[in-house]
Amino acid sequence: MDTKALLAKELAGIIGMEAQEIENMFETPPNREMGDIALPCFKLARVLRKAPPAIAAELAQKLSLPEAVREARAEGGYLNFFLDGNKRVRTVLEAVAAKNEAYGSSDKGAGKTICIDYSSINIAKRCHIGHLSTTAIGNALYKIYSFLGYECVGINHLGDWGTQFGKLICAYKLWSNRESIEKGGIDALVELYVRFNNEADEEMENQARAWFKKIEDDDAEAMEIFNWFKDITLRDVSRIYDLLGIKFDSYNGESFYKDKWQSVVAELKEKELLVPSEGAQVVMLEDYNMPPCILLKNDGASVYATRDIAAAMYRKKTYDFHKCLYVVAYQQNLHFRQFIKVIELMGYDWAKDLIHVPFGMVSFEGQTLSTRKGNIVYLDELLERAIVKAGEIIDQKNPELPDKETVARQVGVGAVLFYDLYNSRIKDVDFWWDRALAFEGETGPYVQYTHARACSVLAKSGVSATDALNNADCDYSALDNSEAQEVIALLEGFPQAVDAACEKNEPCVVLRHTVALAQAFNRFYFEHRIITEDGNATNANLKLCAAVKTVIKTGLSLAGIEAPNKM
RNA sequence: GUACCCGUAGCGAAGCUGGAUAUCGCGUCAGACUCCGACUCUGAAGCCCGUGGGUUCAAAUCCCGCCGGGUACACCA
Repeated sequence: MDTKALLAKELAGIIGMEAQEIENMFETPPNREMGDIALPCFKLARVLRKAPPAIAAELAQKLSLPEAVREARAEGGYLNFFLDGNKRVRTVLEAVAAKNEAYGSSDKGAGKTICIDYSSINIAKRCHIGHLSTTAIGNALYKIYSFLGYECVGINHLGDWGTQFGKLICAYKLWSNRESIEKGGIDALVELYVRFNNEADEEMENQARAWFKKIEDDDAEAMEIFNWFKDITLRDVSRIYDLLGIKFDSYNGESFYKDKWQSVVAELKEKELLVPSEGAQVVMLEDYNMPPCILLKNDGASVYATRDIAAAMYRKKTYDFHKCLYVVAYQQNLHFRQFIKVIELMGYDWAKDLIHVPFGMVSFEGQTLSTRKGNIVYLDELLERAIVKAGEIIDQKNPELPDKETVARQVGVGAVLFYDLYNSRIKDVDFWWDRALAFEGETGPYVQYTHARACSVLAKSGVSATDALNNADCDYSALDNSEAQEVIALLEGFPQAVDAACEKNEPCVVLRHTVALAQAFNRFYFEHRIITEDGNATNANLKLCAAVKTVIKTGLSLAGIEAPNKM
């Protein structure tokens, strides 16, 4: 039983309430001088029919304190507890040592599968900064859920369906050839599509429709070209995924469901949910304060809601997910509410496990993203510039660093991922180069630097992080100072931060906790010598240092950011 | 028009399942490297938490109105 639970049990006995109820009332005081744990007594006033300050004072007197609690002090309506620093230090550091890089992980997700639909790129289009959030957030959630014991399935739900692919093949047949596409790659495809839209006449539009029909009908030639275009796109984007260290478990996109949505439509008809309206087939949702969900166009073709329902059913059947997350921008809020409601109306209770994880829009220096106006930054360009900048700083500050290219990549990519993940998902982001490439303050490189510095101290001492963590000869009184205690409190809170990030589907919770840990460690570092004359005090300091290094590395890794030992 | 989201120091944000003097970074100003990595650290100035009501012992946080910004709303995805 941990300290809070012990305290709660003790208090519950005196007050005459459930221990769990008391435990839920505990808070952390706004600052350390006020204590480590606080019990606000205001709610108790009604039950005990006394003024809160009197209750706090009385409890402080009657309470017999658990071993790990040094003092209980009544302050106003609060009862504040001060933990025994040495015992707390020992408990926390031993907890980190016991799990090492798995500290903060758990098995709460054991046996449960989470599908995560993210990144979901479009075929024959280049990735730009508008695709960064879905990719970064989805990847971070994948890592966080995995860390908590869930089985994750990363799904890149490719945008590979629609008449534009008929247009693309038509344009290719008219104006291009295999060689120049192989050579020009994705840019050549984009160019063809733009040209088609500028120049196409009635005849060409008809041809395009015919080509799309051939894709629908699995025509050999059409499928060969279509799949080839897909390969080119995936080959191009794989450079970005490689840089980010991202892999997917499935690339089943929209076209995968071209022969699977028909049964959904049949089922909707059978359940009398589908009704004709203005030529289309829709499910009416006015009872739920939503416009109708269109499932078949007036020409009988499917729309994306149809395919999304088919995909959800396929995923449920294939993976039997505990939850299925969709990391998609908030513009699609209504769409998700609609098709999830339709699945619910079909009678599937697992509709509640389909969770839209929305995020905000990206603009570029105050302007809407627009290829035409040039208000666009491509993802590969962004990553490249970040890596180049990191390389320049290394050349300037640490020219002797071994394996500079790798470190430049880790730092550059880390800066970009951090920039995207540090704030709440839902906020719109206005992209500015100098912000995305900032390396000081609350940034990825700052946290990475702190990690490298901790590594450096350990290297200097000649002890590995693991040995430092497991060293039993520690004089913990060396850590009896406010800077070290602050670090300890943050190490202690790390598992809860990971858990909260998972519950809220908010990677920024872990990242912010990790930044706070780095800041606290830097303050400790400046106020106190780590390596001193006193061997056992040094061992305690090094143990703290190793714990910080380990937890920072974990925190960054959950955001998909690497932590080099030197930079 | 309807629905949803956002509005916290000059700028970018955290805090939003209500609790003690509202926190962090950038920028500004003043400091700290013979010493374990200055991509660092210390200090100062700067917020009536968009606004008006309400609920409560207690509101940045919950409810209602208004203002400002954004997104979506039938056969694109």
